[in-house]
Amino acid sequence: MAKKQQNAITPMRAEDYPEWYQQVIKAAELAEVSPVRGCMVIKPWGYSIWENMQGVLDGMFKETGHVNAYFPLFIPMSYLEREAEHVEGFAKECAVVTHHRLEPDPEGGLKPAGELEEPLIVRPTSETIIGETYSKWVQSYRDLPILINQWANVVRWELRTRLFLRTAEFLWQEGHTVHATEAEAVEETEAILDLYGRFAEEYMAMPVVKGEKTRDERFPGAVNTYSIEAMMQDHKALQAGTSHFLGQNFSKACKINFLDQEGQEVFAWTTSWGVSTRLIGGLIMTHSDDDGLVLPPRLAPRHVVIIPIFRGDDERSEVLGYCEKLKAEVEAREYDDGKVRVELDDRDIRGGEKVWQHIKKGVPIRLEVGPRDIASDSVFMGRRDLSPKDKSGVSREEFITRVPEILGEIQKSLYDKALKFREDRTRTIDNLDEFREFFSSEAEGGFAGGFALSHFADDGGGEDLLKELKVTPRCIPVEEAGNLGECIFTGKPGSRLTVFAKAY
RNA sequence: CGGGGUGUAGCUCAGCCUGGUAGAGCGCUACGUUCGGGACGUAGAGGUCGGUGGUUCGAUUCCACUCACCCCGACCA
Repeated sequence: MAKKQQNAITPMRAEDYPEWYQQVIKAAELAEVSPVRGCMVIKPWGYSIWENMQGVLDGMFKETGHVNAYFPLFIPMSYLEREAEHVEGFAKECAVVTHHRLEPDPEGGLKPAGELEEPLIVRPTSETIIGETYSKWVQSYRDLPILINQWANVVRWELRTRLFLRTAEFLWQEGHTVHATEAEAVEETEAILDLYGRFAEEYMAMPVVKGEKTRDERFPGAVNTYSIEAMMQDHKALQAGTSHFLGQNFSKACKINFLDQEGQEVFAWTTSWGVSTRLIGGLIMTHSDDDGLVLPPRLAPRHVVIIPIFRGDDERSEVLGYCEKLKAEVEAREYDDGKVRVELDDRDIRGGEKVWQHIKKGVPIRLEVGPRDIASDSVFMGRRDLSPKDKSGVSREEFITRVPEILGEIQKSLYDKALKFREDRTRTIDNLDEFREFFSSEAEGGFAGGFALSHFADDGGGEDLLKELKVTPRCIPVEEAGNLGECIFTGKPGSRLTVFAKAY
């Protein structure tokens, strides 16, 4: 018998973080690389997580007055050209469709034929095609606001890709709203930022810093971009969602104008905002450990897995019968405005192997149920937020009563742990020596840095040092809006407190 | 788009230097023994060695070309 593995994932985080990340995805069966360069296959377990995210976000959008619609995958190239900064931002990574037909070629294969008069691009984002549509819909101030979201796939031809974090095609939602006044559009932008923050913290159990992007980090064509930034376990920042105030840039480019109450022809104010399957990458790197994925209960496809333990046919029918009944009893309980999601894993494989599979997939609660438990009318419970060794017997009745509470505890413990992790690695830094030191010296696990809070003028300065350290300004936290001081790079007074970090 | 590398079983790879048409581990199938921390044994299935062309009696092996993918840079939700 080979020696026992200490943990499920090789390598461990501290040994090789990027490789650990890949292995967690593989072990949890979340996704795999596809034959198409830069694209991924999202497997059922990974897709279920996305579906749960969609369900919650979709509900939140609708509660705030938004509705869903769908716009085309293809955008005429000329549309993209309308907004200069927008073109510049996306031109380098667009997939272009130039033909609409295939013909046999001399070698027995196929070749494109039927060249299009105007090339179509596969949407990298939909501001222009939606703006074009909105220009027809908006005639009067009475047509506003328009509050529309779409769930879609987009393509950005990335050269370096990583599952969930950056792929050539990804799934997301993009909200596009039109407002009569600037104030209303700004309010929308901020409300969505807030919504994303609540989703990240309350559902993903992933603490985020909500803030405004610096000049160079803004969305191409936006007047102002806001983002939520989360700290991953390698101390790097992940931009997990963005909300853009587009001013009148796109309404002018797409001619979204209307007659206001004074009968004046004016341009509308627009916003756009999105989160993508990248959130799954954030989820993985926030909670997972050296035994694989750890899922917050509110987004877990399964809350409880029951693993029957038996040998022989006699025990089999007895144990399975007990488990079926247990499953029904647990499913009758409510958690988070829904049923507790229970799986009875009666597959014909060994118990130990089975238990580890569920650990690697991040199921919050595992119940091992064998003859010994049945005799005492109890279950043997393991929680994913605790060590795999840390299992304990609980009476069946007590477990059934407490399931929702336990799930709530796990949700909270994951958030608290992640928040403490971030706070322990966030420092307010006022001088350059300390700034350099913070991002150069290796802390525990071989990871340098974290979040540095420094005043920053955001009008030039510090480029060389930032490049050397591979650090970027992540955002200007909304909560620190009034915190002004001298720019760490230029000494300019009245500079805003800004989060700096290495970023994904 | 620059620099480096790799293509052999479902996966990870050995074999190639010193040509004689294929191997290991994992996985998969069957049976048996097992079974509350990731099992073991036995028997099997599975490959036109990335593609094309050349050298040769003979190419996975040598040569040329080509395609694909990976890694490091520049760029990025």
